[in-house]
Amino acid sequence: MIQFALEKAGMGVQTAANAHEALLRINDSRPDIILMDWMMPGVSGLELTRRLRKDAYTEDIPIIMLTAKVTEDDKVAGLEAGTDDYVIKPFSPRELLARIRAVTRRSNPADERGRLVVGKLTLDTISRRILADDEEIRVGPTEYRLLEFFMGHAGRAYSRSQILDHVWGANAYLEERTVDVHIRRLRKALDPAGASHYLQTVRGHGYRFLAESGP
Amino acid sequence: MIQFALEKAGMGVQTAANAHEALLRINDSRPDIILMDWMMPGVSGLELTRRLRKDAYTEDIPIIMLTAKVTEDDKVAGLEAGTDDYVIKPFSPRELLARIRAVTRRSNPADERGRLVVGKLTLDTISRRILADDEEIRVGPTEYRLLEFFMGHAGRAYSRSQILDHVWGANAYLEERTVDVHIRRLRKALDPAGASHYLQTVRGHGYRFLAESGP
DNA sequence: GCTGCTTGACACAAAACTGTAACATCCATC
DNA sequence: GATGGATGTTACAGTTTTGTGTCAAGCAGC
Repeated sequence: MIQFALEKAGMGVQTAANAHEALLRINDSRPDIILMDWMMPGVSGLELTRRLRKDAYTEDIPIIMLTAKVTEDDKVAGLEAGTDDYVIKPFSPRELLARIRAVTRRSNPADERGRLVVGKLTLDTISRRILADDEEIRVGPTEYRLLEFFMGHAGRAYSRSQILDHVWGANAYLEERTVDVHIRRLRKALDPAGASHYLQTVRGHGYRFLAESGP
Repeated sequence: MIQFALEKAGMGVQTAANAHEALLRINDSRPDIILMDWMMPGVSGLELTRRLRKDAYTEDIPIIMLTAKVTEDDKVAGLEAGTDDYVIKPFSPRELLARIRAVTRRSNPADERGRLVVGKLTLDTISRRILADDEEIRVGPTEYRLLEFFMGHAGRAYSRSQILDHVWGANAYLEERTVDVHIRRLRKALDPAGASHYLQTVRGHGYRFLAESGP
């Protein structure tokens, strides 16, 4: 039910039945936010939170705990472990959405302005256009999403499978090499503006969008 | 003090001492934005927000809440009720202006004569006429509303379903492709005046109304 | 009821996009 | 500098998306 509500609100959702499965998914495709039930079979929500906070790769991901009831002690324990917010069951999808927005706004003010700027490149999410030095660059829908993803996560390297998950969605079954082709198309589109060097190859791993300029 | 700062920035300001008075003024002259104190005598800011959101006439007016302090719970409650942003006291006029601009950026209001101008196109909302270089362009009612919407939100890209919501109303159940047909009709009407290029296709997403940045 | 206009839907055409495979090139390692 | 794996590049066929002409139904005014 939650998944349905969130997807209707335009979010991509992945689910896991337990902490172990969750860790796999989280490491595979770093999500923007994690909703976690306090009560899980095996490793508890509290314990999973602690582990996520220890790892540099996941420590910044906001966590919202879903719980049937929360005592004052639980709350303190959760906050200490690194939970960002609680939602107490039963809750409306509306409430959950509000909390998610509140938490993600706090942690990611990047898209507040509707613009992503890296070097000479500007991606205007409002008009859905890409500008390089005020020149519009035209790309296909997939290349647009790819660039949006990279500019929103500049500096970080991603494997092809992570890129597939983030840009195509978790349930797309494609050849990994397809990523290469779209990277190539994006580079080609950015090249006339002298901006193709932002897309770097990380050999043996995948790709990265570089924040600094310089050819 | 706020009034003074806003008027100096070229905005027209009306004030109200309480929620009741505010409702009267808002219904009298639909403002472009509402600044509201959380703490008001009688009806609270939260409650007033909810009422404004219920009424179709006022539901689209952006609301910024001025507040002495805001807890996470307040924030969630406000977001749920339909607040667009918060400004926490004390704040500088500069900050307030920035927030106002951020929130109102999404629509281009008609000028005092009720006219919307984008490029060579002028839409006169009072006489309900469309002019291109002083030549009148005749279109059907739906195409008029479509153009009014686009000119009021120039530069932004909209999906077909968003366009349906805004131009036909939220409870119209139509084929998404119907938007295409009306876009086509509007383009056809604008073409003799050499203005059809303002209506741009955003592949994989929808449409956008945009004047070229060129000379 | 007739008339002219508008509207939404549909079908087909045209254009754009997508994923894959095949071949070329690069690179680290021996 | 040879080799095998990884990445870059290109072509292409299938698919998706959008453009456009047409039509039946609805509606207002007569």
